[in-house]
Amino acid sequence: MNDSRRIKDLLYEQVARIGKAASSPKRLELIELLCQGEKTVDTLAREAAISMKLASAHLRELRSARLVETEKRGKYVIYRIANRAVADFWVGIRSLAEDRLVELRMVIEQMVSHPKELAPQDRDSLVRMARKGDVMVLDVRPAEEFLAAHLPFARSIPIGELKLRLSELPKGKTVVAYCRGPYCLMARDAVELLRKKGYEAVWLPEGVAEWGMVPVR
Amino acid sequence: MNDSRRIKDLLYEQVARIGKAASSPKRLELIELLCQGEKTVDTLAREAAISMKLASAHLRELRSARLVETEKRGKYVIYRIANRAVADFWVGIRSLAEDRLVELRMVIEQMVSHPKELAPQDRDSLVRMARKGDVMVLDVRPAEEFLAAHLPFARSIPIGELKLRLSELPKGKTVVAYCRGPYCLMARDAVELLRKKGYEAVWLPEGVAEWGMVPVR
DNA sequence: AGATTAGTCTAACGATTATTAGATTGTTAC
DNA sequence: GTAACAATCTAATAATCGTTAGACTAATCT
Repeated sequence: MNDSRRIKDLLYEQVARIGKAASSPKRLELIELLCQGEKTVDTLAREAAISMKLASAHLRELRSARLVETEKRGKYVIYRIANRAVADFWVGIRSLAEDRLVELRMVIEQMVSHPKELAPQDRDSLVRMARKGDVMVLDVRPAEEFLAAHLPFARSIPIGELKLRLSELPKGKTVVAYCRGPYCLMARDAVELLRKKGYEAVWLPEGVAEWGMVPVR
Repeated sequence: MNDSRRIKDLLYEQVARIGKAASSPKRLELIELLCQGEKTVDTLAREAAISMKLASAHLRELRSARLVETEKRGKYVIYRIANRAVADFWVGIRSLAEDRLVELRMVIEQMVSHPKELAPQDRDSLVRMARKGDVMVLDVRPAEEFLAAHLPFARSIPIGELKLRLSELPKGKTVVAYCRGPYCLMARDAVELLRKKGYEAVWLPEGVAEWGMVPVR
């Protein structure tokens, strides 16, 4: 084995550390959750539906690949994404997966039962309409995530409070609901509820990560 | 376990297939090689310095993640990258790794012994100078890779033939040598040789993948 | 036809990884 | 002080992965 070969092997080995971090479904889910804002271990565990021990182990892996950072605050340990590049990577690997894997596209189709309930994907015109008040952009994520970052002109009503706060919504306008991104089903469920109650609602299957508005630092 | 959870798990599981494919150093090296153009299994094995059996096993993994495609031509099986998005993913994960991992930056620094031997990274002005003939862009990869795709105005002299074909190079002009990308050391070695022989040569640590010129189909 | 070459499949080994349980360390609340 | 909580560490298990060897297929060469 010559010298160049040894150096090369070292290089690819380092890049593979990132790939390895991204090779577990739960770790990817944790990255997406952290794209919404910093969170404690047990918040992450609850939202990813795993035990705290397992969450802690996965977060340890993500930290050793330097994709997330931690800070101790009182008795809590707060995890956050290292920087914007990590969020872009998540959006990128997901889009490659959707491009290459038919199986994934099939699961997504199964998810979106009625294509008419989807918001048009043109960001500029959505922002223009929201500014003028022609539509209402509704953020149904937990309040802390809304505070960390949200889409322009969005209003916050967490999905759990939606049923009780229907009066805050305009009957005439279209409500554009969004949450953590295309793999998060809160907004989809919100749209279903709103339509049942007679509102005109569509699902925007994007979030702050897709819009490049991830909160960091 | 509820229904949404099951769907979510399926989604992240699919994306993780891409991450898993990218979690092995040798697989990443194979992807980079395939970014230079289609290749047979034993060419890939030779260039990645592994056995054909191992190459075949890794390629099988890459194919099951739908990142590469195959075609049988006579007694050879030809592998190629599925599309441009795969090359972009490789460039992307590498750049994230360089951003996040100090260890990787340290290996790279060790590689570039003399920073003066590096070409300036402004693509537009490099192309302009090459068009006017102020510099000579030299592709030192194997001839087939040059044929599959190359940087604008580049000339091909494979690294192995360089010593015998020095007369084809201009003494007065700067030679800008490139190869497969920053982790390929052929161009670096070429620059070292040329400088010893009295030529003015610099290393462009980029290739067709970085320039978005990957050959596909 | 027989020999050669390219490549895959299967099985098997050891080395990693995922996950869980149990013990442990800090921190806060009382 | 003690109790409760957040989180990690260690150890142990089962599951998966990387790698190699051996048998096998399919195409080419003579």
